[in-house]
Parts: sequence; C-alpha cells; structure tokens
Amino acid sequence: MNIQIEIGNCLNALYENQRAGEDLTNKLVLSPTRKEFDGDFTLVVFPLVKMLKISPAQLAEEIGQCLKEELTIVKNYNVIKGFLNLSLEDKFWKEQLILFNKQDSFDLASKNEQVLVEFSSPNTNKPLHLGHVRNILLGASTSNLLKASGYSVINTQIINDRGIAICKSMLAWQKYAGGATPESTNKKGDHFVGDYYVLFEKKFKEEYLDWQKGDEGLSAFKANRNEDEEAIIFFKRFKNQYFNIYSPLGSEAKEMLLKWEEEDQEVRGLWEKMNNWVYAGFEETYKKLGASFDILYYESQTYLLGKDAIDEGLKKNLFYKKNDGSVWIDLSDVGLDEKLVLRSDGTSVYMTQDIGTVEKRFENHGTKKMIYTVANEQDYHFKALFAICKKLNKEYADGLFHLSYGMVDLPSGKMKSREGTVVDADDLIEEVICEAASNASEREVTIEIDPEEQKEINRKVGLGALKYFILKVNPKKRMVFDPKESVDMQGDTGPYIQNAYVRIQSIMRKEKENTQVNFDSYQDLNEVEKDLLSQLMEYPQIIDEAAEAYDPSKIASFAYQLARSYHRFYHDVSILRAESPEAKSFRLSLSREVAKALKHAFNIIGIEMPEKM
RNA sequence: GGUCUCGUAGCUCAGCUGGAUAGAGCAGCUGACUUCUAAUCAGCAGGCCGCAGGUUCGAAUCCUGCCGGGAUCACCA
Repeated sequence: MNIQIEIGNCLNALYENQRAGEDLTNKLVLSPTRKEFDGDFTLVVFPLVKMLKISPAQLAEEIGQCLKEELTIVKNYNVIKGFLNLSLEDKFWKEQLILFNKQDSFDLASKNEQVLVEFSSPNTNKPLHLGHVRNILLGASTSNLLKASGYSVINTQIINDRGIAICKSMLAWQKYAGGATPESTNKKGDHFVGDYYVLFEKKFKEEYLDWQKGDEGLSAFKANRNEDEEAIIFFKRFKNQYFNIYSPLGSEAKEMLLKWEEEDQEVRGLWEKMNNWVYAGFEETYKKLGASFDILYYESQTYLLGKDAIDEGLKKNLFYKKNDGSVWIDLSDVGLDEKLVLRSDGTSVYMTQDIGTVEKRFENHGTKKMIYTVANEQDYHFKALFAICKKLNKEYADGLFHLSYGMVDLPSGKMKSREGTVVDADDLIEEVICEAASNASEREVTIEIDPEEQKEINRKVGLGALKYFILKVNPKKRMVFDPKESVDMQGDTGPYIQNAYVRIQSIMRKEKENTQVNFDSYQDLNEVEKDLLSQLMEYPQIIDEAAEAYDPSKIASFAYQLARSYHRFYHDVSILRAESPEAKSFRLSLSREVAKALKHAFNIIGIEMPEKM
C-alpha cells in the first residue's frame, strides 16, 4: 500500500469538481511528522489552497475529516496552521514490516538500460594518492548505486599510459636503476616506477640549476626576462622552455617519446615492462578499495582516434580549418569559446581523443548513457566535449554526464607534490586499518574473536571509516580531509553504522529458535519503531533520488540516520527480553530489516559489514 | 577580466525540485555499563544560514547585485 497514492485518490474524489482534471497526487507534499507534533505523517495543504480556493486551516480540516472516514489506516488527525498531521493505525505499520520481510532485496526494478561509468583513469608514472581515492570511491559507489536503481552497469577507465611523463620514468630507470626491479627491491610496482619519475625530476632540477649558472643560462636570462624580473622568478617561469629547448635530459625524454610513437621495439619493450609493474601495483590498491573494471581503455590505443569525427565535422561545416591547417569548432552559441580539435600538424589533442573514445565506446557497448568521474577542474573540457557531441548529432549526446567532484584539501591547505604534502593511497589505507586495530585492542569485548577474524574485522572497520568519511560528503563540494578525523570511529562515521549492524547480528546469533511468531496481535507500537519503519519506507525513493543525482552521499546519510535511530531503539527497548512474544517477534523482524537495509546501503557505498566487532 | 562553482555552530558536514521553532558529528561540559556488544545512549552549551535587495501566504532553499574562497579560460592532459 502506498499511502501517498491512497491519499491522492481520496483527494481526487473529494475535489472532483474543482480540480479540473488534474491529478492532485502530484501536489501532495507528504513528510514524516516532526517530533514536536502529534502524528506520523504530515500533509502540507498550502499547494492546494490556490486551486481549491479554501483557507488552509479549513482545507486541512476538510481533508483530515475525509481521510479519516475513507481510509481505515488513518487513526486520527490534527491541524496546526496549514499542516495536517495524520496518525496511522498500528495495522499499517505491521503490514509495512510484512512487506519488507517478503522482499529479498532493496534493489529497484530493472530499468533495462545500460550505463557506462568511467572512473580512476590514472597516469602510469606515479602511485595513486588521496585525490584518486575520492575519484575511485565515488566512481565505484556511483556504479553500485546505478546498479541498485535498476541499471546494468559497465565499469571502465581510460589509462593514461603514454606521453612524456612515463618517458621520464623510463629514462630515469634506464640511466640510474642498474637493472633494479620491484621484485629485487621488494617494492610495490607503482611506487617503484613513481620513484624514478621523482628521480628524473631531481636530476633535471640539478641539471637546470647548473645551466642557470652557465653562459647559456645567463644569456637566456638577459634575453628573455621581463623588466626588473628576478632570476629566481624568471627561471621558474622559464622551466618548460628549458626542458624543450636546452635540456639534455629533456631532449632524451622527448626522443624517447618519438621512438615510442615510431614503435621502436626497445622503447616499447621497456614501456610495457614498466607499465605492467604499475598495473600490478594499481590492482592491489583497487582491490583494497573494492574497485573493479569490466573493460579497460588505454590511451596508447585511443590517442589516434577521433580523426574520423573531425572529417565528419568538417564535412558538416561544424568544424573549420584555419590557414595553418588547425581545425576548430565555434561553441560561442552555447556559451563557450572557440575550441581547437586538431593541431596544425594534424595531430590529436585531448579533445580529439575524447571524441574518438566516446564514439568507440558507443560502438563497443551500444551504451547511450556514459558517466565520466573526473574532478571539477575539467568542467570546461566536458562542457565542450558534450556540446561537440551534440552538434555532431550523436545519439548518445544527451546521455553523457560529467560526474564532477571537488578537490580534496588537507587541513593545512591544498595537496602539493612539490611540498611533499600529497597523501599516498596505500599509506592511507594502511593507517586506517592500523588505527582500527589499535581501537579494537583497547576495547573490552565480551565475545570471542579469533585473531584471523580480528584482522579481517580491522580491515573492514578501518576501510569503513575511510570510505564513509569521504563518501558522506556531497561529491560536488570541495572537501577537507583531516587524517585524524578520517579514522574517527564514533558518531557520524562508518564504524558507528557497522556497529548498529553488528548489534543486530549479535542478537540474531542469540535468537536461535528462529520461529516466526505472528506479531499480528502486537499493539501500541512505540515511536522509535514507527520511526525505523518510516525510514525504511523512504529508502527506495532515496535510492532513486541518489541515482538520479549521481550522489552516493545521500545513501551514506540515509544509513547514518537509520543507524542512529536503531542505536536509540536498541538502548530504549528490550528486544530479546521484550514484554511479550509478539513484541519480541516484531522487534526481531524489524531489526532484521534494518540490518538488511544497512547492509544494502553500505554495499552501495562499498563498505563491508563485519558480523562482530 | 570572462565563465563556472562554493560560502550554514569553534571545526567537519546535512538540509537546497520553497513549508512548522535550521539539524548531525567532532571538540567542551554533565549524566547512564551486575543489563540484547558503551565503536552506544540521554542532556547542556554553541547560529545576522557571507552581505544587500527582490519574488510570496511562507526563503538557508528560487532570482539579481555585491563580498570572500576555489577552478578554468593552452596547438598540456
């Protein structure tokens, strides 16, 4: 039974003559009644006032009267200002609980539609850091969320496996590693390769400093500096030009990139070897974070794509060629600028590749809905990309969505690799698990947990704290990541919610009989019980809204509120020692449904539930 | 400078498709374990919802302007 629809039907009949054929169900605002008033649900009648031309108070009274007469589940009502508070019969709540018992999952019905979710998409020259962690958690949970809301989902990423950055790592390894490998140094592959990237930058910096003192450096300074510009400022600004024009290391790296493009066997061999080290490392981190992918795209395979689309655009006169041969599109009619889509030398830019990759994905999967989980610094790029797809009249153009999320700051400010404030993903994961372990060891636990199981619990709890801490924040917002707070396990945290689940499991372990006592005769449900049921009733709609908004934080928030109510319920009401068999049966059944919902919600945000803690 | 975005308690965040006296958590203070796991519960204190206008029965929520933070405006990705 859907109470909203019941009330809507009732109103439609009551105001048959005034409503001019409009379905009043759509005008209903029904919400749980605030604690300070009597009632279970509150109907706001203001939206109906204008159409029906009756004063709010009178209207509320009229509707209340009618609902009480027509709907057996309405026990009573009261009117305060324009608010109609309805109290429902116990029967209604008990029926709701039975409905929950019958359904085996909170997943929404299948939508028979496929969606592709892209996330992570790292460069292969450095290990993953906190920024990637937000991306990965957000992408993976959005994928789960869409799945729960009825889509079939394909997880993907595009791995930036080529370019000058990886060449720097390769070159440094070639020159300075002396054949060392992740195995020989016992280092995780991505960190191993990242170290050589850092080493390259270090050697390059040294080289640059030496050069600045030499004749060539001095004359470059004199020739190019702005008026009154100090040497330090100038050379900071000049770094890229130095790399491109003067630097021996720079030219070696560029040469390597050229060789890579010419498919030089030796370079390609080294490239594959080092990238594979990185992938092995990434895979470990993904596994810990609970992320997996159905299909991978590599930039090395897509970076030449998009040229066909450029031709297509030129033919349609959407794109135009400038005198130097570069190709552009004018997006000023949709509030953007002119955008380059092909360089004058005929090579691709980022945009070219992305146009090609979308097309390829559509060809491969036939998906018209594709989500890009990419930080908000690329808002402009995706606006442009989507606008271009639209102009090219692609059938998937309207299904493209940029899941744009805010940067992660530290309490001290932005993460900066130069200042060494970047938080490494693997370190972070290890820390939260350690913290969970140390918390666990300080607790007085009344039950037996063997050491192996305890380790597994620590992992779930630690990661639960971390994931929840990141995912509870609205994706769009920039967030502050305080490492200290991220391992908190009290209050609005992952472990708090896990704990609610664990309490229920503990009860279920003690309730061995498992006999389904009929709770029909249970009467006078208390407020917490109704509150819990009312929240459970809202869950499907929350899943729907969260999926619609691509916002897993709504799921986190739901789980927290439900857990909070359950903790209060647990504290205030006896379950196993309930006053009657019916009460016990009802509460056990209710507890079971709460656990089911908590687990379902946490499954969406990628957090595992421990059975004990 | 143009465009986009954010601004809610000391701190971190909810609430934003307009609805009753703006909610949590942390930090601070007070209380509750012989009890189904205290990673819990109850209470106190803490707010010109950035500022100023507008829209209306009603604005933290919508619109405009301003102030402040951030992002972006590459033949980089």
